[in-house]
Amino acid sequence: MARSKAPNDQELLQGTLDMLILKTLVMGPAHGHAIAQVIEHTSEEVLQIEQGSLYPALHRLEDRGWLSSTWGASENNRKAKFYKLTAQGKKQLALEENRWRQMSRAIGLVMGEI
Amino acid sequence: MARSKAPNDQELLQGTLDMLILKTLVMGPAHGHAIAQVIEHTSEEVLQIEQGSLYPALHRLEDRGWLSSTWGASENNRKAKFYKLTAQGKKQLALEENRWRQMSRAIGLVMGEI
DNA sequence: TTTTTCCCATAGACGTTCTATTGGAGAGGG
DNA sequence: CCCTCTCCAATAGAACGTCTATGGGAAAAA
Repeated sequence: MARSKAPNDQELLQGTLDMLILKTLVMGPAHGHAIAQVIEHTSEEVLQIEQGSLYPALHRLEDRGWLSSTWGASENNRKAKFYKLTAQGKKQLALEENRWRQMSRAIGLVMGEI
Repeated sequence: MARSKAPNDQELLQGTLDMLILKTLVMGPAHGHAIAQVIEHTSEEVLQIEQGSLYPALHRLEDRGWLSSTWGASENNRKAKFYKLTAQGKKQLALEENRWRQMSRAIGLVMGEI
């Protein structure tokens, strides 16, 4: 009998959120809520970024030096923390893009999507 | 200062191993060691399947009813457990293929690989 | 004033992968 | 025959990222 749960359809591919956030910030600084909306929108609502994933990821990226942050006001005049890509963050994004390309191609080979 | 570790370059994209195993078994039954080798080879050695990931995954898939197993002898006359895709496993593979396609396309959209 | 929307944040659970280790048994060299 | 190498399976424990659930403040809208 089939026990336990099959993987959730809505879940992100673990390890890709950091890359998506970094990529979004190439366009310029943004606050967390806006970053999530941009990702959701440009992925045609396929990717859903939960707040419980978003904020830990932002803090993690800042801890690692890929992002810097400053408090400011959002477009709606709300208090918001704006994140900006650092020089190290740009390097990291390049690394993660390469890794993504390599990995998705490798998986494509196995899956016969040549 | 950058603390903690950046993601390991060699790590699999979490959640894709099950799909890769199921896909490999479409060609016919195989034992664990051979499954890993097929995946590594067809991915041009990009994907590396650690034993500590492989066997838990196989047991997980069998628990869920996607695989069935029988003991036999390998090509090298070693004792080996052969895994076979079940009917449910084929359905699950189709689901995971769809999910992979949807997710990788969505990520591609965000990453500007249109 | 009350309610809604925006924005940030954390705790705890969960699942998958990793590193490290154990172990058995056939193959092959000496 | 003995020793080593390779093949094949398995598990424990740690690490990590994501999820669900929850709380809260403050501006806007009703």
